[in-house]
Amino acid sequence: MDEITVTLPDGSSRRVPAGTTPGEIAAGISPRLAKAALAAAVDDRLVDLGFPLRQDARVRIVTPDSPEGLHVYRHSTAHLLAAAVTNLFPGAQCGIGPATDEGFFYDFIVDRPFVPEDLEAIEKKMRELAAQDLPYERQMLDREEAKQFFSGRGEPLKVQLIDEKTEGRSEVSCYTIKDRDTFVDFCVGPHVPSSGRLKAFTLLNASNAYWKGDARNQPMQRIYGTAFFSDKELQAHLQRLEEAKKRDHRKVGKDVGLFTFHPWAPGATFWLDKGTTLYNTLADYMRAVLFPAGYVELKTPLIYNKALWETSGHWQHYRDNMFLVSGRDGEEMGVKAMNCPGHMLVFGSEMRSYKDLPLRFHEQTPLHRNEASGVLSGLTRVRQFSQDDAHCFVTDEQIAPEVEALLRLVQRVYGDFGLEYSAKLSTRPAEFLGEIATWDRAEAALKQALATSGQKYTIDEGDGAFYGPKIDFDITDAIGRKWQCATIQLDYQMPQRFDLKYVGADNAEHRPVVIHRAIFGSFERFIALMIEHYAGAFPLWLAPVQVVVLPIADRHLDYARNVVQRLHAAGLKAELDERQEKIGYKIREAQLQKIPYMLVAGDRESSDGTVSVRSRTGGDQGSRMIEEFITAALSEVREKKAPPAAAA
RNA sequence: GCUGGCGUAGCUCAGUCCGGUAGAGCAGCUGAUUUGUAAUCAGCCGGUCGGGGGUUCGAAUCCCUUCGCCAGCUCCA
Repeated sequence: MDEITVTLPDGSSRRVPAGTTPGEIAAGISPRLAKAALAAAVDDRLVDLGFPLRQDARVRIVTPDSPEGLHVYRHSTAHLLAAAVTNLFPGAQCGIGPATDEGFFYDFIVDRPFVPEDLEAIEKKMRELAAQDLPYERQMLDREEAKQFFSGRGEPLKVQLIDEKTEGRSEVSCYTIKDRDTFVDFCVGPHVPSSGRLKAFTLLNASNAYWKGDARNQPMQRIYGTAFFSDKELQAHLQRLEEAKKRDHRKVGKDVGLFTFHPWAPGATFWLDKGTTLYNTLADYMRAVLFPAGYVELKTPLIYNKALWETSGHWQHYRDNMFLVSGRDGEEMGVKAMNCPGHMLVFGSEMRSYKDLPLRFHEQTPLHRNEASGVLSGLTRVRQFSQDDAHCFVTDEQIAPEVEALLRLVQRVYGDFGLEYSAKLSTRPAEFLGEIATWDRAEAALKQALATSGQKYTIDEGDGAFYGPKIDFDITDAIGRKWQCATIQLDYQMPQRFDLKYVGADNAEHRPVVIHRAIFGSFERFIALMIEHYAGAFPLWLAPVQVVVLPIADRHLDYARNVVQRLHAAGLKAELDERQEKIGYKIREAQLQKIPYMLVAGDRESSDGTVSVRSRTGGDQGSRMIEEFITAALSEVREKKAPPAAAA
């Protein structure tokens, strides 16, 4: 019999008969590895453990520890879901069922939407199928026969998939799970060897989706679930979801009185007093950061004549997302959805010299985007919002240093907020405007800036905007979720559309390049992130109420008022709780409002000019002189100290 | 925008399946209590059951429609 050579990841190699499978190789290495094995990578291609090796190859066994392990495992769980659904709902048609970052889903066409009881029944059936340890058998079927097979089974979507995905091939790969009803799916795999491997999974919810994600296509019912290698991991994940629910900014924002909404202004925030304070703290912080970085702040119009939007191109491409209004004499106007066109007008309003560049316009005025009703959600998707927006007008040569400065700015701001983040460079998309050479120069400049500043990043090929490449930043919050906030986008188109020029050192006219950039992204979304990151328990420098003074009895009111005055005079945001309640009650309320410091004032304190300090996180801190507390609090504000692990 | 779910007092929710004229806790108000580190006691007030239309002797409950919210789809700061 022919022998082949397989090379293992540790560099060792062994001779085995042709036709040997990765599963057998794993068993030959150790029983433990065989038990852990889920699939294999043969010359970097993922295959089943039962895949017969016909030629020399590099073989790596995929286990739960492999990067692809969880993905394969979840994909197999999705198949189990489909097997259970076809078993319980005869006539159900299957769409696609991939693994995702968080779990998996599978789309079906069924007579009626799934209800929670259905999910329970389906999950129960999945457990039965898992308990039976049914093999996942892979077969190569003749392409035409496979199409006929699926067609005969009433699975036209699978036929369509085969048509689209395997054009020109004679055989297609299918997987079978043999229960009483045999479930067959068209799928490249790989899969776990048998359903008994699937231990910890659960279905989460059902909702609607469309075939290929296109609303013009047939509606389908999607079931979401997630799976982990162990029950412990699954429980931890479910706990994270619970935790996320507890921190939901919509709930916390209501509980601590930051903002509200009204049906008559869908997607537009009513910032309450505390929310406004928090908002202003962020807005002022950003001004304080940007001013020394060479930015000037503008306030430009909210409503423009259609001519502006035609010039910028938004009228042609973005009108559906804009609020349109008519002027007194019937002229068509658009409420601004972004600041850039206005900033172009400001740039063009004067003669500009190369000596003026970089010219940096910052603006925080509100923007309106007429978002589809179905996408609105809390503060993260709204119709009215403000950005910490700015446009930097630069020369070609200034791109790299300017971007470098921006990277430092992002680093500094996120550092102040104690946020972890990652950067992503998006390059020229398939459809783009301008010259390839310009794009290449721009991308090179961005890469250079990233390298110089030591910023680690990933590359997303072809994901740039049509007008220029960009760098996006993802923040990871306290419970591991990602939020896209900051962005740095190069734009060659807008200056051209507005025919912007500056006079160069050569006394000739040149076209500036514009860098669109935001660090918070939008105040609304960033505040949502802050709320969920800190679970509403803000660090002192952000807290809308920093200190509450709690008199023990009415006779301490005068003293307490005096304390509050001194706190206010020192610039601290302080309130007085003068209700006739017991101290325990007032403390409980202050804790629930997540106020960082509670100052108790009773007989002892009023007689010796102290306050009894209680911190939200550390409890009773004993008594201190008022000035002493103020000094410590002010320095905590200055240091922007983050509280110890935010508790929900 | 599309699909599904939900909408009852300021908040959290019961009542909806099976139609008989709305209920609890918290909050608020009033009174008593003057209180030492996460809920003092008592009383009271509070709802065109999201809006509109229909079926019915009778609708929170059934039907239609509309608005909003939620989960997704698509889109995005």
